[in-house]
Amino acid sequence: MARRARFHHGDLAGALVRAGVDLLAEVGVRGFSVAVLARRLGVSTAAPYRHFADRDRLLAAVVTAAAGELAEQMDAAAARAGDDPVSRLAAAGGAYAGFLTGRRVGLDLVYGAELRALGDRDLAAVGRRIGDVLLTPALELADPAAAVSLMERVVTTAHGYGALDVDGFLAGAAVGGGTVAERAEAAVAAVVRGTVGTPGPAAGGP
Amino acid sequence: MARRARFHHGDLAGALVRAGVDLLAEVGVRGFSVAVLARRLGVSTAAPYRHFADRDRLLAAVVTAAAGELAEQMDAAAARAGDDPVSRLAAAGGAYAGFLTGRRVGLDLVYGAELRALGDRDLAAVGRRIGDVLLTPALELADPAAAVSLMERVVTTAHGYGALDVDGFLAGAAVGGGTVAERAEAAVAAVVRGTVGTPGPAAGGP
DNA sequence: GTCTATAAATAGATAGAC
DNA sequence: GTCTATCTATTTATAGAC
Repeated sequence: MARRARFHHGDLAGALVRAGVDLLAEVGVRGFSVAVLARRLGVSTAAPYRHFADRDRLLAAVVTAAAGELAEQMDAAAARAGDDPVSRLAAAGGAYAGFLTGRRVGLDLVYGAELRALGDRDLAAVGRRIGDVLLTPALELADPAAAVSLMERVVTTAHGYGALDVDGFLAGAAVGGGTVAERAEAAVAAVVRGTVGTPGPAAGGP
Repeated sequence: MARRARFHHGDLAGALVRAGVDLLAEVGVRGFSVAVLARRLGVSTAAPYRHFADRDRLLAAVVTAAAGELAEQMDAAAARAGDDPVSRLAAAGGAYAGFLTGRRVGLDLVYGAELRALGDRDLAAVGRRIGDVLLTPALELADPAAAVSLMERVVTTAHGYGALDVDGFLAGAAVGGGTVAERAEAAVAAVVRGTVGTPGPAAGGP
């Protein structure tokens, strides 16, 4: 023991992905670097290239892993929200915003130009999984064509909350009280109501 | 004439800002580089440092200029939308999303950590200007506390459309038909309606 | 599987000449 | 005001030793 951790336990690939998810959460894509990651794990900067062809392949694996967690969290949030499709969409949107805030991974990375060119199947699959979490409740509220448009509104609203929070815009302002994820959830509920024509809690007829 | 454009007309600072806005629109903050900018203008990579202390000061000037255009376009769009505050908010949001798509400058950059540390007054001022465009119509729809929350929903929704479009997510999908800016405008109208309780065009009524 | 060493780019920034 | 030259720091990626 005390082997110095210099040559790795045989799963450097896995360790790179796990540490990569953390690094990405801390510094964002902009600061994501193979060299930094290697240093953190105490291996040489050359070692990662035994497991990933280049920086983008490694990044794709990291994003795929993180986006998988995102899909799970959205799914879990939707499930907790019960049967009402509006609540399910709102909960999933809140989870999306919260995840983006904390982990800095969202559909921007999953579908972004940087990784799309790779044609990674797993990455594409996880992107679809995220969409499916929203599609199911959306289809309970609208016909297929309108459901896609509704999904778009849900995801853009949630993404806007998460993205602007990452960049510090929503930071100090506890605007309506509540966390960013909670405010995002409420905003998604509002956009869904405004889309399908359901009166909101603040108004609507007797 | 044919002076080679080697030593500049006396307004390298201005030229750097103008060309910087274009560069930023093309490559985003990630690719924004003083060296590239200098090369584009045909000056040495050292020349910009006679006018700006460092990369971030130059970037701040570029973002300030672009955000000024953004505020103008939002203001103009709101003015064209007439008197209805919902329409004004929606138009301003659509303009925001369109600008973000085309120029890659939004509140993420204006309030982002990268530039906030500089404490640039002009940048802060233009940020407030953008907020004011939305605050005025929001105050016609809600009391001050709720108006701030409404603004937050408007800007996050618009930002989400612009940001995901920049990253290619909304690219091919002419979901409901119409441009991203038009879809953002409709989504903002929906979130406003869902927030203030006005029934949407698809429902409500007798 | 990992390391050392190194190549090749690129960027930010400074010193001093003109 | 701008240029040439240079320094420093970083990164991605490869070659070959162990």
